[in-house]
Amino acid sequence: MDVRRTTVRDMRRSNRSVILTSIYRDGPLSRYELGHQTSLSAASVSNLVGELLEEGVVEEAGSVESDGGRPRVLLRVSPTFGYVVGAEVGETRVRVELFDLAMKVLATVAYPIETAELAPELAVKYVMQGLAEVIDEAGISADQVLGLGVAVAGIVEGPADAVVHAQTLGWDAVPFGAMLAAKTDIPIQVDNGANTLGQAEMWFGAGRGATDAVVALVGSGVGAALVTGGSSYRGTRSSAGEWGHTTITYAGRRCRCGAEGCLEAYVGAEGVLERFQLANKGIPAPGGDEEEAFTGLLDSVGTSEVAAEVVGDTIGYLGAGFANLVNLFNPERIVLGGWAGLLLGERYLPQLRDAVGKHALRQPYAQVSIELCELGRDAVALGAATLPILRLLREGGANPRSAPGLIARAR
Amino acid sequence: MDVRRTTVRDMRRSNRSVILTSIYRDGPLSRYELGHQTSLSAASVSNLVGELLEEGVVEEAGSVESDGGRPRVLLRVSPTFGYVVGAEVGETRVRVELFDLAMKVLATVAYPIETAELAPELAVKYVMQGLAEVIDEAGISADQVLGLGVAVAGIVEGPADAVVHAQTLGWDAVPFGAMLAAKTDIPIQVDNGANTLGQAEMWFGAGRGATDAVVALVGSGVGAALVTGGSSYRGTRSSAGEWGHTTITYAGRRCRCGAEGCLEAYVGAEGVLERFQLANKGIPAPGGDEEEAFTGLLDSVGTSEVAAEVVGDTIGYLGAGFANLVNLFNPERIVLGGWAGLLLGERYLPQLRDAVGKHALRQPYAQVSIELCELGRDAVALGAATLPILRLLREGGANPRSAPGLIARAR
DNA sequence: ACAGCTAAGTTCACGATTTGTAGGAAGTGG
DNA sequence: CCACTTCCTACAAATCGTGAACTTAGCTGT
Repeated sequence: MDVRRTTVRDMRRSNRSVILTSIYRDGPLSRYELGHQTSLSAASVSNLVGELLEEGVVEEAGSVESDGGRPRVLLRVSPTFGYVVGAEVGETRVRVELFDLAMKVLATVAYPIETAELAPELAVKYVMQGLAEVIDEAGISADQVLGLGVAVAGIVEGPADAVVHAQTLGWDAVPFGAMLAAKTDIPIQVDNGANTLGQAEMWFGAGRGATDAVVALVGSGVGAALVTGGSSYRGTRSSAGEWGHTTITYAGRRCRCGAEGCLEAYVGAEGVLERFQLANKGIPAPGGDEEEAFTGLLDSVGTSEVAAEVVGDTIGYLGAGFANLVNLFNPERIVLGGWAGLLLGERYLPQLRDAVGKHALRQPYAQVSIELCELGRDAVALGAATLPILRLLREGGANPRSAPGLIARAR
Repeated sequence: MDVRRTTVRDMRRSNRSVILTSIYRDGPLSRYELGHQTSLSAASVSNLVGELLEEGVVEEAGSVESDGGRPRVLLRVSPTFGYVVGAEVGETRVRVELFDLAMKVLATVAYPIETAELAPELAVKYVMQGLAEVIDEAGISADQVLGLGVAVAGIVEGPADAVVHAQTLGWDAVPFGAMLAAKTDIPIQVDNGANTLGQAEMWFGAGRGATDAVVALVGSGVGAALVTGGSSYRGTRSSAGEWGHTTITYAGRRCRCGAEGCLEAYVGAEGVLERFQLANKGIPAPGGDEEEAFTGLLDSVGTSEVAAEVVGDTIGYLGAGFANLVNLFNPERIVLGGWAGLLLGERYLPQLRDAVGKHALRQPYAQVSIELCELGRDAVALGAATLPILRLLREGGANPRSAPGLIARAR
């Protein structure tokens, strides 16, 4: 249970946050509408908005007539009040993007990774170099960058030092956050890539409007981002959401994590292709890379009985995995993404929904809607960039650079 | 995202809540210690405590000397400020207990249920009758009862009208909360029995001190209470936690919920006994009722190879089920309870821990501790009685009966 | 017995904050 | 130019936490 006092300052920050969040989320709003939406008095809205206007976080955006009275002045978060940078550190590339506060991309750089494993120092170098380049390309000053969000393909422990464990990158307990923070003054936030993609979908994609949701990602591996009560759930040490390694068949197929019967071993693209090869007398699905082979497999369902069976089973397994989420979490929405998930979902969403219904309890199943991700895979960096924005909104628009005291006190 | 203003009154209520919660949770405390713990100024502590003292929620409890200075006056929540009633509506009985605020049992009544199904009207009658009886037996007035918490063996939808779906009772969409509220002025809170037992363990049992935990209950059926960030997680429509009906073996044993391969079908007492009978050439485990048979099965592990195998498998399945929780939630603690769970846990806790380790990812597994419930099954009613107490603490000690305005405004 | 000391608890003025109210501002219609 | 509607703001009142000064209560040593 939280034991934290509230002071009169917290109150003002909280109300600033409420106003700013409303403006950001619900587009241009007049002061009048703000009052209704936040249940703050008109006087307070006026006072708080005045402050936000003066600081430049919020700006006027035209006006709208009102049945013969004084027209309402619309307010919006000033897109150029500051900028945010999102970085994606993946197995095959490091991507860095710079956005304004309206989430318009102003600059992008990407560095392909040729080596099998990405040394942490090299990753730091790429991210910092990318940061400098996008700032330069966008023609802004570094002072205007409110924060840098970094998405990593691995478990990220605690927001404090952001220790990263990433099997696929060969990282074990790398203090990635601290390493980045040593190189720049810009506030850093590190998170798991699945979480940032989930965050992006929740804000701008198929998760809009939901407060309890799961974004399930199926690619070569399988993961999920849990959203509870409107914000992402991280567990004790922020490694929650390892849905891919939950047991779906006791003593089943061996998984690369070492355990047996993990969901990932059945519905991850790698696992599906292996299962196909097994059922197909050892002959693998044709195709240059995994993605090509997987697409080919799906396309051959009409002609190959083996393919049809394997894909049908995959939908069944995925449905059971979804049902587990439904029964455990009782979410209002599940969003399916990841490249393999999208390929499957585009073709078999109705079947998938049926499969979930077969495994889930009636009550929670009736309350969940199952949808597909609307944003592409590039949304990982977008989601990472929302981290500093979320902080800005939570803090009620205090510029973390010019008023570091507020942030420091916040956590 | 929450859009809710904060007023100066919310601030005071919040601070009252912080103080009261501290006093309740951390035993008798002096004003001085309270200041340190809540980071409130001494002046505010004095002010707030004065108010709480005057209202009678808090009382002085002796003093302790302090190295030659003025002794500290200890404060505690007055056990007799009010009373709370917890009721358990189960398949075999309706139990009603009355507690003071120190959670001392002052009166208990129980009504055995002979019929196969308990009609909702009858349940209401039993609960109300029990309420009247415990009040009478304890010799207090009905005005002094702060609230009535009711635990039901089924899914409880939303705290508003508390619609209950309970397969085992034969209830479908019964507005149980509204039915109870129609009969009394005492504030009513209805929740799932697994949740209330979990709540009891979190406050007074093996869950003390944890903020992210799961209380797993294994009896004839299987359920779980999820605790995230210190308070119980309920999902969109409060049916979260149906761990027993997550798939652990795809296309496996049929479960009574209609699906196949549910965890409950493997580790629930009923499922275990069925599995034994199947492995034992159709000969069931001896014993009058389920509990006797289950205990007998466990006791025969040393002599019967079949029993050893079935029980060993059970531990394996349970371990995988726990691992799923560990991977998905990253909790800091898992508490095993339920009568069958305790029987298993007393004998095989180390083996269970190993089984979890085999199925869980290294990181989250290293951060979780697996323990046994410390309270008996009667704790269901105890946990139900904590619901009104939790509300009292959240509201900062406003008596919901004498100052209904505060509660009404609170939600 | 009495002053001196120490630590706990209280009082009070102050600044920060929201709110209701009254009034000003910015349009439309006649 | 005036009435009217609607949106926005200035001002006094009320509430609350805080810091500093002050009071209270027990102990210690002489």
